[in-house]
Amino acid sequence: MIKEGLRVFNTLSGQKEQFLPLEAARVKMYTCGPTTYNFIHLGNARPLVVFDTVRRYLEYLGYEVIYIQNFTDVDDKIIKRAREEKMPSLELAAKYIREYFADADALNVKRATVHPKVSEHMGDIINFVDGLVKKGYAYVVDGDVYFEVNKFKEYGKLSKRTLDDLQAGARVEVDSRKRQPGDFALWKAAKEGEPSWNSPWGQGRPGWHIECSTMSTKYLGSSFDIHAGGLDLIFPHHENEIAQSEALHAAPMAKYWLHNGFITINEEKMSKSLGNFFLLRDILQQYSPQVIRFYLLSTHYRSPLDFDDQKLQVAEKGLERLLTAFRLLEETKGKQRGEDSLFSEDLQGFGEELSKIKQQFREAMNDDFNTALALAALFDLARAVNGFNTSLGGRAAVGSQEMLLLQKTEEMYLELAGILGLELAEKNQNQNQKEDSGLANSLIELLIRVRQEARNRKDYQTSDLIRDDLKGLGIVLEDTPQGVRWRFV
RNA sequence: GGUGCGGUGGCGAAGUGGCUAACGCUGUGGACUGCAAAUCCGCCAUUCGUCGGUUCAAAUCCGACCCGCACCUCCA
Repeated sequence: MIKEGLRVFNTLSGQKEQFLPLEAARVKMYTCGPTTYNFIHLGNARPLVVFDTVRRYLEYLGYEVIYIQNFTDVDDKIIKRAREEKMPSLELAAKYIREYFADADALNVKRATVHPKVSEHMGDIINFVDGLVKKGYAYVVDGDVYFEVNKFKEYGKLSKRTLDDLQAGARVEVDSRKRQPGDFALWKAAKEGEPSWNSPWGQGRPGWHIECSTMSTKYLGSSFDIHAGGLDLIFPHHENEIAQSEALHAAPMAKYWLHNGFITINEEKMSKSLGNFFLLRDILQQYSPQVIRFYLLSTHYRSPLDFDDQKLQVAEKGLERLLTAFRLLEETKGKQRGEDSLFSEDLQGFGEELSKIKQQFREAMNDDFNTALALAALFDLARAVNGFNTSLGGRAAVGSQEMLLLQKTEEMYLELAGILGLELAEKNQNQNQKEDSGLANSLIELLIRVRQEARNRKDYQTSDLIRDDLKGLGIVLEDTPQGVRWRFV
């Protein structure tokens, strides 16, 4: 069973551990989703793509994955923004949830099993807070409810900090109504003009951390397998979630805590507060979603990933190489059937190479989702495929043994790329249907025939003019022994 | 101040005790081509931040130092 080889880095233990879910065949996973007051930026896109890839790999291994990702649609920043735009805050949040899906879908991020929203879980949240109050972990002051950090003895176990450490470096002003500086709000009393809900403590709204504890409990239970999010969520967000959930349930919240590293710009974190962020949709004006996905997966998810235009260009070229290999594979597969032309040792050698590559891919992913290495395996596959194609050479026909192997290669190629969420086939279809105008295609074919005439006359000035000008229009011609190959770029 | 992460070729990036330090981009030599493009076959780090130490053997372990980043406040 390949399932057994998977190892993941757990922030809780600070090391890689063998992955063993609570249930043998099912993985329950929770990822902290966005606060929806703006379009998502590239930094937000990283965990989306990374953890979507984690999910895909788990599914590939045969697990049923229950994947929950929340939307924070009740929040200070949403309220502020809504005020500026003079619209109800929930309406604003709903708008950006729609926009979120537009971006996530473009990146080929699978929809979660459930995308719960804070605004739709007030009753659950209030019950959760109430439970903490009743158990003595929380106290009420003037309509606010605070979690008393001192009561939870394991506080700090995720971020590996003690309360003393935290207090020593405290940069936040201490609210004198709190018993401890580290105490955090579970419920906040309503302020003038803010959306609020009725609760046992008066009108108010939830604190930030409580939503994830509540919703993960609701959809995944007291204990689940994976909790994921950005590195910056370790403290205080996830630390506080642990405190809330484990205080209430007296059970470990999540078995594995996964955190992705940041996107940086000039070595500095890309963030909304620094203002150095790039909206995903602005980048999508220039690069295909596949390129962005490729770029995001080209570095291990826990490492920082620096962003600049050149890196996307490199990603574009790399992806292009994978796509070209796939395209050539398809082309060869479309050839006529004939006699096998390769020696059986060659066929066998290629078959063995395929197995080896698949093995490498799995080992890479098994090692804490090493997508950079997995991509390297795909490049090896591309080279192998191209080599095989070359060895089939200019033959017009392909034998049945060879065809079988090509078929197998194609399946494997699609399967492995699919784990990374890269859709080789779809992109290919787009290329030839981009204009989806029969007229354009006919005109191009016509120009190609004219060019061939010129070439036959050795009028290379004319033929090169046609090729160069078409290139300027985004149409690439390639001369091959079998004739002209063309495509849109 | 506390806590954590990282420094590998021109660039990006794997590798964490032992075969020739993956893979991609760039550059470059060759094959193919009328020329290209694509593809294929080569080449491009005696060296892994610095200095010590452990070991038969270290980029990989240990110590010190230098540098960069992040968290401790909303942030993926």
